[in-house]
Amino acid sequence: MNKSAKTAGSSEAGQRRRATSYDVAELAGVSQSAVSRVFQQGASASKEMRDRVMAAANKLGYRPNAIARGLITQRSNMVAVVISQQTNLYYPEFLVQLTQRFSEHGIRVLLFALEHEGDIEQMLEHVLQYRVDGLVTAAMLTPHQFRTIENAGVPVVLYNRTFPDTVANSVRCDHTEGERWLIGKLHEAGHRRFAIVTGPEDSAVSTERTRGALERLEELGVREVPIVHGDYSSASGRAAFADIMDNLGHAPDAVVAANDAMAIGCIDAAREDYGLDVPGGVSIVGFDGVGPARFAAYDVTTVRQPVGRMTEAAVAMLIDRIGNPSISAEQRVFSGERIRGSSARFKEPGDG
Amino acid sequence: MNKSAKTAGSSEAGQRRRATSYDVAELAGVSQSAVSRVFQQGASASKEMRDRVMAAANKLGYRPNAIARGLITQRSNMVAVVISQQTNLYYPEFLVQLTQRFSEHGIRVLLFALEHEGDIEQMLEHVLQYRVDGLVTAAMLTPHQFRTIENAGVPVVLYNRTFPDTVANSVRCDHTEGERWLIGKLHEAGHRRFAIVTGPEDSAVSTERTRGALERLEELGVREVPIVHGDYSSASGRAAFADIMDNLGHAPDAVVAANDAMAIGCIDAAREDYGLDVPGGVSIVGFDGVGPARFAAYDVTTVRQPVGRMTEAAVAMLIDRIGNPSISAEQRVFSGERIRGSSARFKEPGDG
DNA sequence: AGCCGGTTTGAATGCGGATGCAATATTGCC
DNA sequence: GGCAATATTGCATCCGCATTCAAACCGGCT
Repeated sequence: MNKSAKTAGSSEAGQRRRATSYDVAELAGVSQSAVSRVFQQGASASKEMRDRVMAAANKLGYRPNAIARGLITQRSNMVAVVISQQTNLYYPEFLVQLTQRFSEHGIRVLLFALEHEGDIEQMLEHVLQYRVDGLVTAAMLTPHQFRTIENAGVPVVLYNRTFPDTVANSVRCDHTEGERWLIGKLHEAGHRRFAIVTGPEDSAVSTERTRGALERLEELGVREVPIVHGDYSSASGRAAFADIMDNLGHAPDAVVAANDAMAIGCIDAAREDYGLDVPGGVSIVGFDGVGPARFAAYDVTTVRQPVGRMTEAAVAMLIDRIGNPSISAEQRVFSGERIRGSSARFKEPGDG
Repeated sequence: MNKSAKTAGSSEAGQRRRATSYDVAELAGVSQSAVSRVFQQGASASKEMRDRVMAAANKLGYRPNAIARGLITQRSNMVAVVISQQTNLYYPEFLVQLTQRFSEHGIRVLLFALEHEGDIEQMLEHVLQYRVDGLVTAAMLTPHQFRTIENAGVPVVLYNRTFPDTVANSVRCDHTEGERWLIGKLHEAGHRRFAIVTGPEDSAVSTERTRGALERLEELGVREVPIVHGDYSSASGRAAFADIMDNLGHAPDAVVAANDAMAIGCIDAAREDYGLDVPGGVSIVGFDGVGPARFAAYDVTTVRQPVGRMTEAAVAMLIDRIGNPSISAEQRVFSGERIRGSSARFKEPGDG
């Protein structure tokens, strides 16, 4: 009643102090606690109270202050997501999916992006100051850093990272298995002279893939495999292929790149710079199954990470741990999807 | 000295309540205010005080609580960044750069990722509840939503988006100009029969590009240009090219795709599905200058958005507005970098 | 010794909302 | 109608830190 006198509140004044629950309470003629309860899940409030409060709240443009709420409830409803530059460049779906999935649970993502995987130290301090409820990291942290975070009461989920001697929650793709399959198939199809293009040295993922490949090669009796370093970019893959040619003096039977981007670079180099047919003259395989790997001009033979299932698992796992911090750790390992492209000669379409 | 004996405080107890400034004060034998001052920038504290407090803080593993600090200072030191799925898929550098640049100013990014550009409404509520200091959006909002946010005292910077009749801060690439250049060059080189592949209908960027292309074609007297809809993916580009062939019954002289991914799809279609040479049989141009556009197999003729300068501008602009909310709006428009790839026949290397 | 300007320090208060507890209102039931 | 059981509501307090104001302190100088 008498609404015209009070309307001034909401829309017009841009600069005025934001309305608080006290303002709403006063306008609605109730207590601040009542306002608080109306804006909560399982709180008791009569329909009439609810209506009066909501009316006042709308009139004032009131919104509960998540910061204040976080202070009193000890739950910020934010999780930190730590990625390196690489992560978002090569798996852009990762961040978006993670954010959307957390969002469905009412959880926001506070993003931390590292130039290199090693830069975590300063970042860590900020992560902890924000009292996030949890942390997902797709960048490497030291066991010491990991313990620092968990000791601060923040559950951590490692994404495609693991520790040798520390119990931690993790979600990862089985890179070793994937590389072993690729090598096995190449060998089976008659390839004998291999070359490997690795990723950045500080990349845990690259290390794991390269190790997997080398182990399998060793088992198959293939020795003296030249290893060239790249940085995950296609340009570095192209340069790496040139290095290999220089090293060997001739084309290898197969090049195993630590990711698809470099595999694409290798294919470009083979065709453009050395006039080699792919896979006729040389077979080239990658890893990841990213979008560009499926462009018709490349159609890279690779192993695809099931990013969708992995982000889903990471989110579920972190939410579980937030709800019950004392449950024991779990590791979830996903096999990659084997993609027989046309950048490598394989024996036949039958399974192996 | 005696390091083993004292380590107990911080590292071991995982579950204990986090240390507060009062805990530190008590241990150091000083007041809480003193602790607060030691952890601030321009606060006065003697060296001795500083040392005592820091010693106690380290012993307890104390870290100032950013949430509580935000409540009292009315500054959360967080900005919201709103993106659509597309944004991160096609410009993964955008988010990383933005985050890193804000980080240099002590500002964290709270990420909101939309499935589609239209889904802002619910999100908005959350953005405002978190009392972010500012907002950068690479997704479209309605003028009404924009005003809601600014009325709540949150400065907004639009990224590659604009409003017809609302004064707003924005950073964008001049898509119109870029498309006009591409069309002009194609026409100059003798292309007459054009086809256009647009992006998703809810993409403001795609609309602007298509409009720019059509305007220039109109000026050049080219009419009846078939327009096919894509969704920014390379697969949709490939399908779109087939549609064009069906429509026309023959190959156009040039296909103008609203982004590089679709241009790549078109190139695949032309070569693989129709045996056409690119650019011999058909010229294909894109937009964005993304990484894959430079793969040797495509080498797309395109206009590159200067993402680095644009994110820098967006960050600087938002920080200015946060520091001084009353300064008037500014629009920064960047020209794209013109990239003469080899996917289109252009007249000659000279400038135009 | 006494006084002054300047620097440190501490006590008290508030930011905005959640919650335990007690007071009150409502309902059900005999 | 009266009383117990239940649902609502308000009061007071607390979350952790920044900040104002006044008190304490310090060195220099007359």
